[in-house]
Amino acid sequence: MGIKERKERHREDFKARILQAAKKLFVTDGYEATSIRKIAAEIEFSPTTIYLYYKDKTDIAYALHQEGFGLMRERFSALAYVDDPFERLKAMGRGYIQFAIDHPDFYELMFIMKEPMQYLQAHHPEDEWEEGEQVFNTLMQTVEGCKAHGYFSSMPTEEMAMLSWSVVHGLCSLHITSHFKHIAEKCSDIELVKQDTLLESVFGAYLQLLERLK
Amino acid sequence: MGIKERKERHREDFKARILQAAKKLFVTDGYEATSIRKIAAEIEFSPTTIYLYYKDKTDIAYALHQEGFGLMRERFSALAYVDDPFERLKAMGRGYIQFAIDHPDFYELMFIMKEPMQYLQAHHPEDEWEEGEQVFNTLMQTVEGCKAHGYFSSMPTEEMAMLSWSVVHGLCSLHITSHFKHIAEKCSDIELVKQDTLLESVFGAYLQLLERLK
DNA sequence: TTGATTTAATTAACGGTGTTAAGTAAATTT
DNA sequence: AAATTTACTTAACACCGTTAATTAAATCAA
Repeated sequence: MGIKERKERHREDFKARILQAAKKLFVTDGYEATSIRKIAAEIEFSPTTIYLYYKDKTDIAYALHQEGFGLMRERFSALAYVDDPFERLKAMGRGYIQFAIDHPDFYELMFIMKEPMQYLQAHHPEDEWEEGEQVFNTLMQTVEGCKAHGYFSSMPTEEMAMLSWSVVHGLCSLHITSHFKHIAEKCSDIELVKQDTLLESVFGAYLQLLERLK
Repeated sequence: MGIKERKERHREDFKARILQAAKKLFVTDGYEATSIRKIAAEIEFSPTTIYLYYKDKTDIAYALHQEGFGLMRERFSALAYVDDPFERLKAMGRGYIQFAIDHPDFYELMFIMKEPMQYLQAHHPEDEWEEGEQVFNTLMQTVEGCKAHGYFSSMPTEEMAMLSWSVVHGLCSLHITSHFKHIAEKCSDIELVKQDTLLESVFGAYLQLLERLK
């Protein structure tokens, strides 16, 4: 009964084709402008065909969100070879920030928009958010390693992990939503150059805090 | 020539009525569900009338965003009487977090969504983001005060202000977008109770860091 | 192999959205 | 009293996500 398998394979191929088209539109025009109709036109099928493969638009949003985590994992995989945990924490932060700068639309989908999480909640309530947990667990381990090396000892691991995540996410999201841009213009009258290295330098300040109370 | 003034006053009244209707819908149904047509129905006028008073929907978004900053200022005004700058910094952070919890939809409009900033950029490129700068300046002054009292001295004021903002914003936005919810469930297996006090406790960890290197 | 049935894709349609152009009635000015 | 400006409406454009009904193709059973 290899026919069922062939169909299943074809189905997966088709889902991938739809996702590829969605990704293309999404990267160039953003999520809002990526309509079901446009995706359908891209793969030269009728709009309703999409619904035979994806439940609704949030389903596609979640698939793209996963795609984004794939990209992120690619970058983070290199960090496994950084032995010193505090160096690894630094590198993770910088990598996270650089990812947000390089792929702002993916970052938005992964950490700012509600749709993907809503999809998870609505259609797979018992399932975990695998992508997020994977990254967060890596962070937790690194924090644990830092503590073993005498950094911020006596601080709860989980809280330090969440704090570190919040720092970089706060920076990245305020950057992407262009909130920083509108206050940086007026306030940092002295160092206008900083604009593009602003995220790095504020994250640097956080690292200094951590370093000082070793 | 009091007639011109009367008209101007009427116009302002009308704008306020539209905004009130928009606010009502926005608070109950959220931004996406607040359509121009529904706002029009609420005030019993034709949809196109709205456009005689607001340029487009992002204009209304920005007006609501300002409305939100009004609410925030209300809360923050009490903090002016906290003399000790580090206590004030603590209180500001807690107030900010509590605001995000109490008014998640407003918080979203003020700090997460792109629309209001886009409106500012598109229609008033030379104007400043007054609301944001006001709050940020208060923060800068408080940070300056902390430094004068020996806290995180030798750290640049601007960077410390941005870091502090990033910490609380990171926490609040990951909370509102329900990203925390999906990792907290599995990871904090020990302390499930924390869920609602999670933001407070992570912010507490940040404060501890600051306190330790006084 | 032929007829029945499942599968895959389509067309048509529903009920919305933001926004603009054209038209109308009332208020104001000349 | 006529001309003009103002305030507002109706009609329409070009979209959107999604569902129901329908047709064409592939598969299965006899």
